[in-house]
Amino acid sequence: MDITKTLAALNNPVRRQILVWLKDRSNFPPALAEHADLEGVCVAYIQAKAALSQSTISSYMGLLKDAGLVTSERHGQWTFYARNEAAIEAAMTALTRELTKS
Amino acid sequence: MDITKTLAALNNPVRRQILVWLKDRSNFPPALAEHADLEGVCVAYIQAKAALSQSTISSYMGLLKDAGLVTSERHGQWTFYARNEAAIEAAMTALTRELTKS
DNA sequence: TCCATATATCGAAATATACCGATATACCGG
DNA sequence: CCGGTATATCGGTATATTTCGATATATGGA
Repeated sequence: MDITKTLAALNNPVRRQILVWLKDRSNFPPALAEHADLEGVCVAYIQAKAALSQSTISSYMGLLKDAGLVTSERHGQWTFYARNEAAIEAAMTALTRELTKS
Repeated sequence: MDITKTLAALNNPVRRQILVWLKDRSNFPPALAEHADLEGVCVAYIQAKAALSQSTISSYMGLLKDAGLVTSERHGQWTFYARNEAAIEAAMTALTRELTKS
């Protein structure tokens, strides 16, 4: 867990917003029937919600994944991104430990 | 408390290190006798420890102050910077609340 | 195999950040 | 008021980030 990479990934309002949106699947359109049992949200749905270009969102998700804050799973042509809850909590804990006195 | 400003200020390893150093006054040379009762550390001491130019450290401290993470007090020709513990804790709490699910 | 769809990667332009040295400002002691 | 010291601000260069459109890659279906 690289605190530098984590902070760089979080230092952008859209990337933070995406993490927040991903807390609740209902922030996105319903999954296709064949994806009903899968975790995560495909890039196209995230892109539509964020209203940035496809390439931008793809690279944003790459940054978040590189920082460990999300996981990705490919299913067919789709890549599904989901929050990595444990990693997000660990990052917050580490940052708090480093920066607070108590 | 502006989370965007806070993350921008924290998104630099030297600025984070300064916050950590400021946890413990003994990370710096002893204060001058006439400053013994003052809180905080002067820019010159921080600069020496960080080994970056005076202008860089001055502007770094300005960023940290702008984000509310440190306070500054001028005494004579010196500016003393100290951690703003409450603000640092509040920032960590806010970030954790925003980003974690629990 | 060929096409359409979903995503990733590339290359570029605009903007922001990391630093620096030089200079300005503020303050102190004489 | 003057020189010296501490800090702040300015202007610049190098590098990184944001964001795009174009293109490449992967996959699934006719």
